Amino acid sequence: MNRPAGNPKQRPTMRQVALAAGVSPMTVSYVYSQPERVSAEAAAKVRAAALELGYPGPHPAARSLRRGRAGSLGVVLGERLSYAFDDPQAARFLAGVSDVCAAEGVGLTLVPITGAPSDAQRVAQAAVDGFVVWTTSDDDPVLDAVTDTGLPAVVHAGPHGRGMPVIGIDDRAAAAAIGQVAFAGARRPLVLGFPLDRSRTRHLLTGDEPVGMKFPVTRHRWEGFRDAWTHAGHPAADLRLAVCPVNHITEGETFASELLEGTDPPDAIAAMSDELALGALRAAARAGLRVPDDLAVTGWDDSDTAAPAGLTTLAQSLRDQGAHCARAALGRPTRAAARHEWHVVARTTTRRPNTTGVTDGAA
Amino acid sequence: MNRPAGNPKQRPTMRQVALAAGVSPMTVSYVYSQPERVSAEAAAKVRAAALELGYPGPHPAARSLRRGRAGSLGVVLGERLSYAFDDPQAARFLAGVSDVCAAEGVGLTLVPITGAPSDAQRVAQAAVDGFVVWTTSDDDPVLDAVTDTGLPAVVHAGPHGRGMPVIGIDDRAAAAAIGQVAFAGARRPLVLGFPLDRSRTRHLLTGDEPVGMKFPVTRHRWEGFRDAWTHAGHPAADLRLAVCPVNHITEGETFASELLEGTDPPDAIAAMSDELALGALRAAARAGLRVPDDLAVTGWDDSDTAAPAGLTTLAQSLRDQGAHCARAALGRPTRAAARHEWHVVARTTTRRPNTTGVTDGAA
DNA sequence: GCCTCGCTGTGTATCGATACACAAGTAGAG
DNA sequence: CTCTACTTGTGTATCGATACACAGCGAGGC
Repeated sequence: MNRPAGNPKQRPTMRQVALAAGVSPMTVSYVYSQPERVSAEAAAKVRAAALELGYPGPHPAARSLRRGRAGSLGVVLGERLSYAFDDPQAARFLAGVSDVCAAEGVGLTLVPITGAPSDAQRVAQAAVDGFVVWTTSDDDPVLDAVTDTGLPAVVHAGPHGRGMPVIGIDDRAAAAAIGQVAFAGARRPLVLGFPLDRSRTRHLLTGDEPVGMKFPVTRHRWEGFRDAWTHAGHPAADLRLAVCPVNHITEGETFASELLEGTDPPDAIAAMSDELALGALRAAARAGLRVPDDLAVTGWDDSDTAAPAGLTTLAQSLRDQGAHCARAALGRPTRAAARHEWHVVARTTTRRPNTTGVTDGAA
Repeated sequence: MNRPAGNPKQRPTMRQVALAAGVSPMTVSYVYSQPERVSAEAAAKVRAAALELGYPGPHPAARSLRRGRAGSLGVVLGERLSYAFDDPQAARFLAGVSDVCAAEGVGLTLVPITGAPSDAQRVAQAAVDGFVVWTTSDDDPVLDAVTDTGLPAVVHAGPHGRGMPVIGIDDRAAAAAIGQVAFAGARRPLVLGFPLDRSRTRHLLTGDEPVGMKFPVTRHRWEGFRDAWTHAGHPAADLRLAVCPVNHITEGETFASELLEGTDPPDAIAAMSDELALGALRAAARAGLRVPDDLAVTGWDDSDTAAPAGLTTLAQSLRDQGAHCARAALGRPTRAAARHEWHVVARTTTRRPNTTGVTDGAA
């Protein structure tokens, strides 16, 4: 606004402001960092000079360098960056993270991940004070890049190991609980699930096949669903897992349709997300099946779309978990337990609603 | 991982790596910034030493300071930070921004806005190379804070002025176009709109009342809707504007219900968002009204929920606009026009669908 | 009247890295 | 054999700000 003519886009330095105000640079510095440290008179002179010169305040990089703090929290998503804004669950989680950032007055830096080897460099070069890593695969190289920075870091929902605290729910126990509801009275159950690894290929597996699952979330939920089925006295081989490469409603619809219209169609579908579950409901409607009589369906996350659809689902507060992760990554004390609560919300897409409508869990 | 015992959390410096590798610091610097500038032999020594010491690469703040670039793009949302993740339209826009950031290898820093005076400081202290400002009010003080940084900046959808380019659609023309569809055959039209200013108070106005609207988006759309009504030969006083403080479906439902159940109920509702429009549809269902016969409804943005609801709406690509804003704020050349395209998508909630189903606009 | 304390302003020494210019060594042209 | 051109390694001088220690000064206690 009031930048002096001659150097139109040049940002003035603190020294220049000091010179114009007739004080030392340190006084200017204190005006910005510890206003109570300087006299009102001196502060006024400095502020006037700053306004005159159009000084926007201390240079962020210089301040960061000298102070040793960046003033921002890094968030790493294992996927393309825009994923965060496409996936409503990731968005919820980020809302929790951003709540904390706003309260603490720190920025929120999303580290762009593309899948290329350069991702590690991006992590290393991020000007942040800590990292929150959104759930990813066991072998994701950015995890090493994060630990190598030496900055405080937390992982949401796994993988474990590498010395980083993991914050989330007990996915296996939760899956066992909702699996019990989903599979009640079923003879041919199906799990509609997330990818096994970062290759994101389509699969159809049975419960007795040993298979390497690199995504801990997928693995834990699958184990939980299998627990639910086998603990009811059924053979693991009867349980199938349909792996959807992408967490999207159409993906769930397509895969579910295929199976429902094939020989040996499922009569119960437990999905790892509400999106996939809603796809299954669409497929059921298309196939003319009655829900829950012909087909029981459960989702996961209790998103906004679940209630209107009457979807039985597993509720967890991703927003709280995001907030918790942020606080932890910023080194703030937190009283929350690493294992968050969850509960089964029984609605109308399953055969035997829990008597109370709710099954809870925590750790 | 391989950090030497003794200084467990201390990040090694480039000088230390140089010492360990038996080369000069400059050589180490070149290994990271211009690998082709050093011999393979020297590079190998440096990489080995870096691995040994657990050197994560150049310190971001130091690098930024010296190079004069931060390597990140700042995004300012006029609201609380978590707003971005609650509002699906903001999320779409951010997805476009993040696409560009990922492609350009720069981070995406969300500047936390709380409404407090300290917001200006946060903007000034953000370590970024440019700003994208999500549409806000004319008198939002963060706009001045952004211009004061002297960094390249663009505003999405207004306000104009302050020397920052504005990227978006012609809201007034677009509103006039969809208003024509919404109000066709109507006698008592209503606009369901956004807040007038940052105070976010509830209002009910008529088209002949002069009123100060601080949000340019609200103002332009309202003017466009009024154009549609008056150009059809009706008196402005017959058009009403119901101001919803928050862009949420329940907000639209509540206000619409109130009016539909009152005396002089509207027979056409043009909403400034799909969320508000869906609220109006719910209110209509509750009131037992037939859509579009008893009540025509239009939305804005063509969000994912619009098509299933058969909602006539105004489509624009916020994702493209976000990408465009990001490129502009990073100083990248762009061939896109500042005025983006829009079109009316006529579905079943309006009385006279456009013959082609589509009305286009750009500038 | 002296001494201690609190308030303010100011030098000094970095924080960690990189742009730039220069020097040394090597290779190829004539 | 000399000269130019290219490769590759190395000092030097910052980038802009702040932690820290110290100095000057008026006030208050005994």
